[in-house]
Amino acid sequence: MTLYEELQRRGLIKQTTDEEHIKEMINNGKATFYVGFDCTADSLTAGHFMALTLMKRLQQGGNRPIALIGGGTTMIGDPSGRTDMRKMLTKEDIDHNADCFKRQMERFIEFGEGKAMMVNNADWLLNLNYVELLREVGHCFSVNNMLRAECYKQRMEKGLSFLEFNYMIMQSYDFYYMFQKYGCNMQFGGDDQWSNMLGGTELIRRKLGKDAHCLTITLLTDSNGKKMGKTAGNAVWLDAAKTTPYEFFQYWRNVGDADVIKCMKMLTFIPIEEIEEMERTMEGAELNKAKERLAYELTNMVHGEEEAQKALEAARALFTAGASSANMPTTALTADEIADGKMQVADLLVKSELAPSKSEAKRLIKSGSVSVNDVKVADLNACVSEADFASGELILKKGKKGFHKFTL
RNA sequence: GGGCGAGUUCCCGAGUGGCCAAAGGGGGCAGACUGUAAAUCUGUUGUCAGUGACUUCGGUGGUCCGAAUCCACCCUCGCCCA
Repeated sequence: MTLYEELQRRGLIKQTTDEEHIKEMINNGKATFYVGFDCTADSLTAGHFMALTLMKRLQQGGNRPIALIGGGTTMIGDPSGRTDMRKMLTKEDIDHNADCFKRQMERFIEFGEGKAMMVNNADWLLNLNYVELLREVGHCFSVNNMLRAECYKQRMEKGLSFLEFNYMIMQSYDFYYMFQKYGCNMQFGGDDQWSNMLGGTELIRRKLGKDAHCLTITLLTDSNGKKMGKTAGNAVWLDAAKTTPYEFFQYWRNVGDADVIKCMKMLTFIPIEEIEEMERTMEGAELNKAKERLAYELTNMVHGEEEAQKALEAARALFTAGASSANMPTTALTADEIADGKMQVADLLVKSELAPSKSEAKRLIKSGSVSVNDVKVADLNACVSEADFASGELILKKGKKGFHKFTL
């Protein structure tokens, strides 16, 4: 099976500029390709993860990846797929985010001499001279065409500022620049990037008379068509400080039946034959096994084997046997916090972050979903005392999935 | 630069002087049903205290016993004209 075939079987490929050519290049390890990452936050997300795995797959096939950190493009803000303008980030924030990205990427991709390289477009974009740039590349872009581009179209209703309108030009310039400087002949990215990417190939053709290519990855959506990698509007982060390994594990453990196989194919390195076998044989509740595998594999890749194992055990203990508290999130209380020998359960909920506010905590108690040491809490003002720590710890439970351990 | 219109709670979107912490929907959370899934049904969804107080409707000032609602100025955005 060739690399390209594998990508196809995994459902990763959405659009290409020239399928035959791309096949030939990547199957033979001849591609130097880049994927761009705009640093809009201080951690990569599950959404970026798929692009990283793609880079890894290609690198394993002998191709040379360039990870482009968007220190320059983030100053503009990509309007693609957005209905509102992004918040403008300061230079300091962007630099900080770029550093965070860099550190996270190094876990997945091998960088170094003869391997992958990492560059930052701030290095060339920020020094551009406006008039020079206009004269150099401006004539290669048709405003008429740009306005027709899918990524801007959706913004025509709500409005699009000139700042954002230039994003495509910046991204195109990146490709043009790296084509010349690094021999980068392909660009990969999410499908929402298609028009931006084409801008680059067009620019290269017009300016240099050469062909460059791009390929987009299918966006990872669930069976309802919603983008995956988000919970309640918040991203699933790769940074353990922002999304704990356990939460990360749980996110994948809880994907819908209809989505497990797809996620496995697109995100993991489990051999495609094995996944296809699961697809044929598993159904109904059996898929739970696949979900556990998926969650384990991904947590392993992102947080390492030890954390993956801990998350797996914690989840099993919590959901199958009684509450085994070994790997539960834990907060240590000091003796004076229960100074009068008592502390409200509602306060514990807030302290453990199981509830965002005390009002919310009380609502939860009222709805009967809170328990302490497996005893349901009925009274709004119920308190715990030292006696509840008889075994050295106290287990607070919210609903079916929220657990927190307190120690004295 | 001129004319018109808009800015509401996590999101969309009602509300045009007191009955507004603010309809409805989405999303979230919890309950039932289950398989830590989906679908469905139910409850809940500003904060802090529990028969109440406080903060919120772009911003700042003002009118009024009382303002999301009226006035002034400002900011942001959209549409039309230039």
